[in-house]
Amino acid sequence: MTCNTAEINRQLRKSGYRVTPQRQLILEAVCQLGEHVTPETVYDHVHRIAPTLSRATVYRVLHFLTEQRILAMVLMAEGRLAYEMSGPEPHHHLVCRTCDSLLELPHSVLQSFLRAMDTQYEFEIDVSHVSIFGHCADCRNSAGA
Amino acid sequence: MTCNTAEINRQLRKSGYRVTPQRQLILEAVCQLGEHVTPETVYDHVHRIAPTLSRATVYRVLHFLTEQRILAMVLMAEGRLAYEMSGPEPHHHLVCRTCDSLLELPHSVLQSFLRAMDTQYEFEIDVSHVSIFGHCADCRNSAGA
DNA sequence: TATCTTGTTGTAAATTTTTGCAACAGGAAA
DNA sequence: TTTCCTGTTGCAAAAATTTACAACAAGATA
Repeated sequence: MTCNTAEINRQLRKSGYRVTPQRQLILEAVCQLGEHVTPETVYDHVHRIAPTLSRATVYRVLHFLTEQRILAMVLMAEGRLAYEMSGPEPHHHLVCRTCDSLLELPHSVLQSFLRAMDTQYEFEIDVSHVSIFGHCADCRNSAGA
Repeated sequence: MTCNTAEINRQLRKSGYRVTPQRQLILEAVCQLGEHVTPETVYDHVHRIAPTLSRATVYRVLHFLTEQRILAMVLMAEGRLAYEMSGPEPHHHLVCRTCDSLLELPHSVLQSFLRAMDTQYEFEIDVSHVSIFGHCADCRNSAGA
């Protein structure tokens, strides 16, 4: 995932928000750490670079960047939260409740469903990320469920 | 939602688990409190009846009853967790990220999508409850998004 | 009913996440 | 470059959630 800092900074300033070193560090961290990074992972990473950067700020910035649609919130098993860059091409996860594994679900698979929700329910699904819970093939077989 | 205690107790004992007063109280609480009850709400309720019942037990029992498919975990806005009885007729929620409101989504609407996931991805979606996040009609209009 | 096995609970501490508030610092404007 | 407004941060405390462990108790068995 590319992390177009210049463009993002412009967007933030335009909306009246500020570009701080903390926000830049945290954004970079999520960008580098990959697909579903937890607040604690982010904290560990940035704290090594900026020891005074606090946990509270990590939580606040992750939340803030999610509101700005720059990050996307990812729901993992058991309701645990993670974050990742909100790319232009959204993708989604099938989350196995048994083994916690994530299966990628292409956006196209959801398209018709999204459209139906929009027209029938006037509900605009937040496609930056959708998580659906269940049980993957491996766990279904081994559990004999 | 009916709370068939006798049947549930039988099921638990059959699986080698125990039926304790704490579990019964917590289950009754969720049953009475309705559709998306938080751990704190449950604690407040049962603590009035059994003051020694601890928060830890509330969390453990909610988690346990969810594993047993007696309760269903409901994901609210911002990743907050709630629980409700896992009825024989599952229903689902469209969760508005802006105003936190819940819109009921009949199970039938999901049917074809579920079947497609099952056959194409060998992934069995946990239909006890599905939460999908987005923005409801009211918020879409007022926000002018 | 008494006994025994082991699943459960309460307590307290650890962890994780949120929040109030005073000090700080972006960045627009002069 | 200096000033000023107000958005942000760090700190510390509060709140929410999880975990280790010893004491307890459900319920099967005799």
